[in-house]
Amino acid sequence: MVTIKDVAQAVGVSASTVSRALSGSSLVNEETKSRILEAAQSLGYERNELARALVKGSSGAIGLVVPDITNPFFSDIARGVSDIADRNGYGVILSNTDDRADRELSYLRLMRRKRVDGLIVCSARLDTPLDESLTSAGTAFILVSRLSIDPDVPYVITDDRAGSRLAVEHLVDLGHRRIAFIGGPENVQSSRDRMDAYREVLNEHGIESREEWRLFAGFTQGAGREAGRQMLLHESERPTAIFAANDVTALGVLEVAEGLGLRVPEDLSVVGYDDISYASLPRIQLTTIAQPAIEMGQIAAGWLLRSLEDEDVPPLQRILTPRLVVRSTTAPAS
Amino acid sequence: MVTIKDVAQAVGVSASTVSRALSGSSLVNEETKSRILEAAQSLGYERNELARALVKGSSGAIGLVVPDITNPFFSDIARGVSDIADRNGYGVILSNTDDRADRELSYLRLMRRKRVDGLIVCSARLDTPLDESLTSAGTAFILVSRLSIDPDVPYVITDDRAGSRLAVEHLVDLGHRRIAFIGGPENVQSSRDRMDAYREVLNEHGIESREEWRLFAGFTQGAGREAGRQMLLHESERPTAIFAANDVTALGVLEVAEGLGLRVPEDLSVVGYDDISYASLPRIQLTTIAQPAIEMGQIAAGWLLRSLEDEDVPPLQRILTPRLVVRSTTAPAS
DNA sequence: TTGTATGCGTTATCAG
DNA sequence: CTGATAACGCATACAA
Repeated sequence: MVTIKDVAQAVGVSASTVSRALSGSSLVNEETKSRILEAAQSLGYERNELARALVKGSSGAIGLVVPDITNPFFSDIARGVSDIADRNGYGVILSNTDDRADRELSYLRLMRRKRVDGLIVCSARLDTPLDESLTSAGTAFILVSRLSIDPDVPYVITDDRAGSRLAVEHLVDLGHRRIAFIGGPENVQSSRDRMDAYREVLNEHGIESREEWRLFAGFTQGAGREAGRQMLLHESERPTAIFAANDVTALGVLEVAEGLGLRVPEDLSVVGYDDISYASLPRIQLTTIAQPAIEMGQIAAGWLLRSLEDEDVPPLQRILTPRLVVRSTTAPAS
Repeated sequence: MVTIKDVAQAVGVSASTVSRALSGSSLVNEETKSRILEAAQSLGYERNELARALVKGSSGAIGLVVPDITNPFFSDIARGVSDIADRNGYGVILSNTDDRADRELSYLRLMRRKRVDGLIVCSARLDTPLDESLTSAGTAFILVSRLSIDPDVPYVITDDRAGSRLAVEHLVDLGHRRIAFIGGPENVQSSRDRMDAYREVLNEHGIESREEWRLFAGFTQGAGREAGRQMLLHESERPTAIFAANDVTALGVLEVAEGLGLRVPEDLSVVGYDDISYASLPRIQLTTIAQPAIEMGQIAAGWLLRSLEDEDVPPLQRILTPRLVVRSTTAPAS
């Protein structure tokens, strides 16, 4: 690899002058500057960001921690983050935790060892010392779509309680009384909030909230199938509507429902959450609660980068408003 | 940040001893080693990988270049890559090119400046000096699901011609004679291969290959809608089957078809490519050509990492066999 | 077994 | 405007 020294030698100046020229310093003779640039070009010089990072104390990279990049909601967030990061010359280091505390911790440590300038975390859990491990580390960070116990951390979320209420009220409005809820992981704040709001709405309407119709499962399609099967198996005990904490999960429910010969929405109404792009396909037409995932990624990355440049940007705590999108998987209770 | 020196001072040894102890060198007294480890622990020492990278000449990161992480095919690949990389302590730096040559080039340069140890590229184009920019750089790399002009580069692909043949022959077997093809970007090898094989099969069966039924579009849902609309608009000139170069595109086709009041598969058969997880949803049931995306990512990452450790692993040129998955979007021509 | 000195490629400080 | 020189944090060759 050709270094700054090689360029210096080629041009016949000192390394410092080359460094200055290359970083566009104004205090360097225009003519020598152009000679340096030219030489750098023809020698194929590429600045070693590692060395630069070492002395500048900033790596020019941010870490992105998601449960599973395969989930469209998170790949959308990743896309948003990546767009902003790229535009500002930052690299994005990706890692998947599968919502496992141990992996989350170990990746966070890896990121810190790599001296990422900032962290975007979409997989914060409640039962894990994430907060301390983040906050104490002195690395800038922001949570996306997750909350932590600590109320002071920056985040970008949508109002999960409001979103959940929207979904359940929609179902109630349609005349459903046997409404089930399949949540994500229990140790995730958004899961709990959606669960709480679900129970709250049922309560407000004097609707019985049966324990078998209330499950913390997970954010995967498999979890949806599993939980869905469990709830739909016994005909007499079957709910007429299922609210799944996540579109992917809802798709799993759709799958078992279909397998059990149930028609959606005639026999079963299904509501999802996220409004991933596949939810709007004509064949799917999933009623769901929309979250602007790409935008959330952009907002988070935007704030993070700004707070890296600027010492004193106030911590961002942005709560976006979710939106009910009624499509064809919900219908009046029969 | 606490450095190796701080630990050294705390324990009362030299920095080099700490360095040795921390990297598990055997030539250091067991007792001092444990004292060092303990001190490092309690001081919250985290090795600065940047500094380490600088001296070792290896950053412990690999770059992953995809057209769009939002496309399930690529997020699957990313997942496979990430799994292997993480397991080996490597970081994954992600970037999205949207299949644009300029972005591809600039990200590749960014990666090189960041001194990634290796590169996994899923967005190689034919009309761009990527190959040179890669090969000449001396950074190890491997192409996934893309080919380049240079026959000697390492890659993991599936046999695109074979896959395309599978799809078109399936359609022909069903009695279709008016078969259209919507390809990906024209400057991508896999696009061309699929197009070629499509024409080849039609030829072999003496089926007319109309120009209006042959389009290079793109790998996005929007491209599918656009191209699909164009082909389906005029009733008299309508194909009875469309083979889309990609599931996402096929979903777009499904969307316009539905919008135009066409029933699939009664009025129109549709075949996709990739077998993304949403293709198997009961509501979708897309007939498609399966590629093992996660596995491809794993294979590529596995080889890349091996070739980083080991100087002389032979270049991998792995061609996986695609598989026809018949579901419900194809039916005999009426 | 440990310490000293040196270098990885940059940037920054301080003279000139 | 330019050039030494000293860091940045770590690893290692060489001494001790």
